[in-house]
Amino acid sequence: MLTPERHRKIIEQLGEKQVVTIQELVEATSSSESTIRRDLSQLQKEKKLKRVHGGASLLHQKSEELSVIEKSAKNSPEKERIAQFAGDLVVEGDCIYIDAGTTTLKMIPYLKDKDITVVTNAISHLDLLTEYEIKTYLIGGLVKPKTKALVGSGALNSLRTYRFDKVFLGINGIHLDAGFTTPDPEEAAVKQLAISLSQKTFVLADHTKFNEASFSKVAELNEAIIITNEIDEDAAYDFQDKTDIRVVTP
Amino acid sequence: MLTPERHRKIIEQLGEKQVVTIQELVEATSSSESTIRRDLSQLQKEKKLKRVHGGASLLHQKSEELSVIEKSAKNSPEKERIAQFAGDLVVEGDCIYIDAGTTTLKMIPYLKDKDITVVTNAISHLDLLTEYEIKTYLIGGLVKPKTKALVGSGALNSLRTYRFDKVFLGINGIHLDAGFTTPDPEEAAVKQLAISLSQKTFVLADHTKFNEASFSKVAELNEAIIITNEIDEDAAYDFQDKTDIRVVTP
DNA sequence: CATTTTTCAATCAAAAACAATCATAAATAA
DNA sequence: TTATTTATGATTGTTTTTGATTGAAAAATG
Repeated sequence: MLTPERHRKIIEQLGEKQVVTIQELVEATSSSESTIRRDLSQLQKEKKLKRVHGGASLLHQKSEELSVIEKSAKNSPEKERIAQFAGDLVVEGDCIYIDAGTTTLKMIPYLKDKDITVVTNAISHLDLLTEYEIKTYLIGGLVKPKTKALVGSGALNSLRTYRFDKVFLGINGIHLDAGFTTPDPEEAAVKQLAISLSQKTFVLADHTKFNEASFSKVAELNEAIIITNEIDEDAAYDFQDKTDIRVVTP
Repeated sequence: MLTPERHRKIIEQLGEKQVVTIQELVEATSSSESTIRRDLSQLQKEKKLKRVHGGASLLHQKSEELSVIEKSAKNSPEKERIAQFAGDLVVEGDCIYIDAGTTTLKMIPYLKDKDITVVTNAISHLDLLTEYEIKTYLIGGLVKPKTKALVGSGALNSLRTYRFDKVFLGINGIHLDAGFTTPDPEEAAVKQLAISLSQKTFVLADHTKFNEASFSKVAELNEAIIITNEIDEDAAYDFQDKTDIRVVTP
């Protein structure tokens, strides 16, 4: 049997079974153990598989791929600092809700090694959460195709069964009159309910969100503490009586 | 045999078999090894094929560019056929539950363009489901880190709010006495409840699952219809009165 | 934890496949 | 026709691949 054919067969078997023994491959290709070993070495060098004692296994792109996940979130040092600040607020034993969103996603690395329970409506957060071995509950509901967030009455009912020490929300607009707002009414409803189930609510928002308003109201300004990266003096003055703002200094 | 005819034959054989040995070509064209070598060198220069030690291979060795998502699942033609059969059972307007598992995952492409509603406990299914624009509800619950499936009381409560026309389950063991079984009690509970919420239940299981039993019982044999790829005569005889088996013929 | 078994990498000789060369046979041109 | 080119097949020495063997390393076992 020719080399490329053997290689193809090896990869194929791996695809079916996740792991294969050398013996299986010897039989499948009717070649010697030595040859298979050489094949495996070569395929490993080509990153097609991973050799393990006794055979080979599919390489599950884990840590490598995960860094991609982290990176895929819009990368900005401002959001990173906000996320870190928020993450550091979480203490041992907390039950927290983490909303869908890029900034909230970036909190997760800062939760590492804390013994906490996380509830979320963000499917996209799960890879990181499980990677860091954080006990995670997902609420149920309709999967919103674009953002992969859970919404709808199912989500609300599911969410209602939990209580939180802290809730961390992303938000699109922070406005003196309109309060906290976000474009999608369905998501707004979920955020609203989360707030009502928590002792404390934190809104993670960079400075571009101030004095903006979108379609659906989530809450009044005084219902949450805002974590942001900077705020100009005028805005600081305007908002100071209405809400509580923590500015993350670099 | 004339040169162009030989070349045509070589390309033809390659198209059929992905790889050919020089010996095969020598026989097929009844020309000498030297000639074939020259042919291969030339065809390689013309980018018609790739020479390999012992023969030649197709340039685009069909490494099957499945969407990355599909690729990650265990690949086997048997499971594929089972999945297709199951997928074809779903009709317009159905509300179905799709269990976590590799075979059930492979059903999804066969649901394309059907106007249906899917409920699942499998986070890993969501990428494909949303890709095919299928209306999808996820049940809530604890995220089981290893399999990324949703389990626990939250999952059960969430699941209980739905009713299904058809339920499709993966299962680990099908046994005359033990019934349908699976290793994890938490997952078993979810499957159990799903069955009770549905008009019809289908179990997707290849032939290796017969006469196996795992830790947790999911249901009696008569509670579901089994879709499998093959079954030996003894097993067919044993099971025939106890349950309904559909064998997918290739 | 010592012993046994399995698996591994390294080595080597045999086999297979290779490129290069050459002489012959066929095709083409003079 | 003869000369010349071209394709072919056989031959040669070289390179690559292969499978068996070995002692070392790693798992499994008691």
